Amino acid sequence: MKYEHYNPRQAALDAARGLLQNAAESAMDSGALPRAELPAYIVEIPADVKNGDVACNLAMAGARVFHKAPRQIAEAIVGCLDLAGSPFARAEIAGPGFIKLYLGTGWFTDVVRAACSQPEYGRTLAGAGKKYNVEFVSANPTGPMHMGNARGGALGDCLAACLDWAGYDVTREFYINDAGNQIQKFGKSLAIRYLQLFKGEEACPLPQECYQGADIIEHAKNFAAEHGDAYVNADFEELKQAITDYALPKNIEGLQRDLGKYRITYDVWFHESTLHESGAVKAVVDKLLESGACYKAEDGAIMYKSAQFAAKYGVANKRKTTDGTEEEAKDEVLVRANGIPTYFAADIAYHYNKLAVRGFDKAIDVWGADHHGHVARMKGAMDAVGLDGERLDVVLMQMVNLMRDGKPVRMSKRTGKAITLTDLLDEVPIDSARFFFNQRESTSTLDFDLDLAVRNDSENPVYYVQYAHARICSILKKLESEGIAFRGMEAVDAAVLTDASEQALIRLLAAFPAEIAAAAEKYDPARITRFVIDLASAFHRFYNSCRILGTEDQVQQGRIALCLAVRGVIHNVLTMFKINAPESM
RNA sequence: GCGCCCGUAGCUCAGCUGGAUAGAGCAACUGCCUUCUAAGCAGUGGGCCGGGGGUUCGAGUCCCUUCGGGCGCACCA
Repeated sequence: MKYEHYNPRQAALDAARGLLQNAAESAMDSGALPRAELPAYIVEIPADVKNGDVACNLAMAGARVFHKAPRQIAEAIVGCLDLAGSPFARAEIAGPGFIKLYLGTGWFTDVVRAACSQPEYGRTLAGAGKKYNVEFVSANPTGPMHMGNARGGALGDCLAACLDWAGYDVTREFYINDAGNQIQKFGKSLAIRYLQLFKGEEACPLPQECYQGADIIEHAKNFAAEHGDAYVNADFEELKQAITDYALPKNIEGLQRDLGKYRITYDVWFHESTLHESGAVKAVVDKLLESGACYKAEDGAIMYKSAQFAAKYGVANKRKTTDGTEEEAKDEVLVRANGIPTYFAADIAYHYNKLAVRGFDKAIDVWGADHHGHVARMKGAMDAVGLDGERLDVVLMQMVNLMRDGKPVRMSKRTGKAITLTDLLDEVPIDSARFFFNQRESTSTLDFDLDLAVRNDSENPVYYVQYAHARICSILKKLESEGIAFRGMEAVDAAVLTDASEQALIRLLAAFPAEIAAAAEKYDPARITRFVIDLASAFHRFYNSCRILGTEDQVQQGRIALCLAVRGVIHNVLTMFKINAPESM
């Protein structure tokens, strides 16, 4: 297939770089330029079309090595440019010495032909052969999911989609924290709520540190309905175990169900408990003891010299105390004196499992920004166990502010009024939620406008994009009913698509594969959201200035191809992000 | 005190490894439907890019510093 995995924007940039380099070499061969090593220079697509389709700063960057004025250098290079057989039609020099290259119509024709004929236009092989694991949400199974999980879900799932489209072999994974402290706390909370049903609240008060939520009471009631008072006089640990075994799977199923509703399905649900049961946690701690990264403290706890490994990832291994003196960073506990490993120990074993046991080239974790303090030591720990910490990438995601009437809706876990993922999805359409959470880069806090998310008009960007899709479907139906057929990509010649709106549309279409590749590389699916808004906007503009019905045949064929291409790209983006692409609205 | 993120138009935000006159949406005002979806489009106004230094042909972008906001600095996860 001629256009499979075609990336026209990248192709143009690569071609330009090659041409300019050759031209500079021949300029030096001919003596037009003195012999020198080429400086670092950029080849880019200028924001403004007036500045060329591709622009290069080689002449300016080379002023020093060539000992010449930038414009003279540019003239020498342009004089040696051989554009024959390239996507470019002509070159110009502008401003202080920019070399501008203009694409020929052949390239535009290629773009339209590729985009209208390839069902998966946008897919590239940028990441071919690489196995990536994307772990996201990984909410504690002890309670409902919050807004951070909602954002993390949309972000992680769409990031995984971008990676997939960029050619990576992607595994979506959820890490279930079904062991350790919080499960103990969960069991204790449940057990006390159960006992309260028989003995009254006064007799067994729920400690402050326990989970206070209504869901815990609900589980206790259901457990009591099944088992009656059988456990009232049982050993507390036995009760805890029984009621945990009863409630935990229900909570995990609940997570799966809620995330499923949110259109997220995972390839792997990884249980933390398996790491403890298989001895993987112990093994990794032993490994660290052997290498000397860990040691036994006097009280019997196993300590890890975190700072010396984390330093490489930007954590100071000394800290100033209040009196201004420096002290060494504290070592961290991996196994408590009572023999119970900390979460950190399990987490090291877990990431060791991803990178070493399962052999992922990269483990990408999506975390809330409140966990950022954990990043450097986690990466450092990968070095400490003999892996490369650079193979673990953490996407830190800033907080979400829910906004209503322009004011933040406060969420408070303590008051039990925290807005959960399911609350959100009861209020706003899933299409909106998934779209809105991917409108901002993960590094920015996100204001989620609840009023906007439920609106059924063009101010809501999801509707704006979906409307463009529906509009195109409607146009195509109309054409069909008029007996006008598209004769296939061979009928497309971009030379007749001369309107500014057509040119702009083609440029955007050309950028799509590179945008996905960039989203994958930068772990930033939000740029695809912005891209598809721009594309929808460019289409509406085209629609308003160019008619399809009643135009000359060649132009008409080209415009139909544009419609098909835009419909395809919008469809691909929405489908990637699991948002509906309606055919009529 | 230390660390991470943010600061760009009235509001919400783009601005790619430094590039040419800093962009979009919303809000305000003015236009465009007997013709393919007006849930759309076009136009107008609106900016010491938080402040101050520095690096260079060139800084919203890089470095230093300072101010403001958010989030962390546990034998919690």
